[in-house]
Amino acid sequence: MPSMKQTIIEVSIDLFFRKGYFATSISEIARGCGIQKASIYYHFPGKEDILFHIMEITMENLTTTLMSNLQGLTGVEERTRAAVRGHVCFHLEHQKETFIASSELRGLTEEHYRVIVAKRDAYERIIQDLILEGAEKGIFAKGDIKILSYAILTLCTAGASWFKPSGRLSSETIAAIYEEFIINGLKSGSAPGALRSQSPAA
Amino acid sequence: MPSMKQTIIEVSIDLFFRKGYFATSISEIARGCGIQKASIYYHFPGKEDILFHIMEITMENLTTTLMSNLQGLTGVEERTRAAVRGHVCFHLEHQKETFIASSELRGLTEEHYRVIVAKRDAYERIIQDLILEGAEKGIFAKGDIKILSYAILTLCTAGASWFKPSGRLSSETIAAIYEEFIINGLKSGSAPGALRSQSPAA
DNA sequence: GCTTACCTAACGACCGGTCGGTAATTGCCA
DNA sequence: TGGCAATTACCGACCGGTCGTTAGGTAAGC
Repeated sequence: MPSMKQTIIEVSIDLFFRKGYFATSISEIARGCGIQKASIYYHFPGKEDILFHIMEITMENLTTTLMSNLQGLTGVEERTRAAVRGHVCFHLEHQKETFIASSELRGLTEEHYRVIVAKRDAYERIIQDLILEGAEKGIFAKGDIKILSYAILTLCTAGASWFKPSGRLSSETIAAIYEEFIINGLKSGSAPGALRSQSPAA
Repeated sequence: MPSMKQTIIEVSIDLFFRKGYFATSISEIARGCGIQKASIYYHFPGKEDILFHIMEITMENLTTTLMSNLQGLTGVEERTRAAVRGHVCFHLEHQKETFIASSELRGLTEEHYRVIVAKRDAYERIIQDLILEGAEKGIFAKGDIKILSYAILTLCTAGASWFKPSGRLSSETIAAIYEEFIINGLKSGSAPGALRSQSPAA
C-alpha cells in the first residue's frame, strides 16, 4: 500500500536521523527499502533531492501546524503559549524530520539551501512578532527580541535531539513544562544587559 | 612557531565547523595546512583521532572553566548564575569547538564516544545538582530537574550555532540576557505539568 | 505496445590509509 | 671539534574500497 517513493523517504528519514546525511549511502537506503540502489534513481534525481524533499515537507507541515494552532486565538500571551506548546509538540512528535531539518542544512545545494532557510525565517518571524507584540503591550518584559526568539526556538528544537518517545514523559507534558518556563522567562524582566548601559556584565 | 600538530587541529576545527566531519576529507585538512595528506598521519593515527582530540580538550577546558567559575561562590542562585553565564560565554568564545563537540558525536568510535559522553554527563551533573539544590532550598520552583537542566544546557549550547563574533552583541551581553531569562524561568513555578496529577496538559 | 518499476553491471572520482624514501636536524661518542 | 647514526617531519605514489550516478535491459500490467 505505501508507495516505494514513500518508503524511500521513510527509510531515509530514519537513516539520516541515526547516522547523518553524509554518513548514509544510497546503498544503505536501497537496502532498507529492499531494492537495488539504482532503483532509487527512478524515484529521485539524486541523493540530495531526497534530503531536500524531507526538509521541504517538514518545514511546510511545521508552518501549517503553527498557523492552525494560532487560529481563533486573540490574546498575545494566549497565542504565544499556543505557539510554544505547538512548536515543542511538533518537534517531539516529528522528532526525526525536525532534527534532520535543523542539522543537515549543509547537505543542501545552494539553491535548495536558500529555499529551506527562507521557509525557516518566515516561521521564525511569526514567533518574533508575537514576542515583539507582547513586549510592546507590556505583557512581556522588554528585551532583545532576536536573542530571545532564537533562545526559545532553539530551546524547543533541541528537545528533538534528546527526546525518547518511550521515555517517562509525554510530548504534551514536556511542552507544558517548556511553555511555563518560557512564559515566565519572558514575563519577568528578561534582559537587563540589553537595556542598561554599557557596564560590563561579567 | 605554532607546531604543525597544532595547525592541523586548528584547520580541522575550522573545516569540521564549516563543512562537518564527514564532509571534510584528510586531503582538505592537509591542503589547509600546506602539507601532503600523508604527512597528517605522522601527527595523528587517523581522521577520527583528530576529531576525538578536539572534543576531548574542549570538554576538559569546559569543565575546568566551570569549576573555576564556581570557586569561592556559596549561594545557590549566585552559583547558578555564574554557571549559566560561564557556560554561555565559553560556548560563544569557543564557538567552533563546542559546536563540533555537540554535533559530531556520531563520528566517534564506540570507545571514544563513551569517553566524551562520560565527560559531558559529568559536566551536566554539576548543573543539575545546582538546580536540584535551588529547588530543595525553595529558591527555584520545583520542577522536572532533567528536563529543565537539558533545556538550560541546550539553550546555551545552541547559541554556538547562530552566534556571530562580529555581530552587534558581545558574548558577555548575550550571557547576561540568558542568565536573566533562565533564572527567571527557574524561579517562578516552572513546571506545573510535572507536579500536578496525570491530567492532560494540552 | 507503451509505461511503470525495477534489475545487473559498470563508470570515474574520491575516500582514508600505507608504503618507501629523503632532506634537515639532533644527540652522542671519540 | 669532527663524524655519524638516529630521529624528525615531511613527500610522491599508490592501495583497496566505496561513493553517487548512469546505461541498458526486462518483466509485468494497462
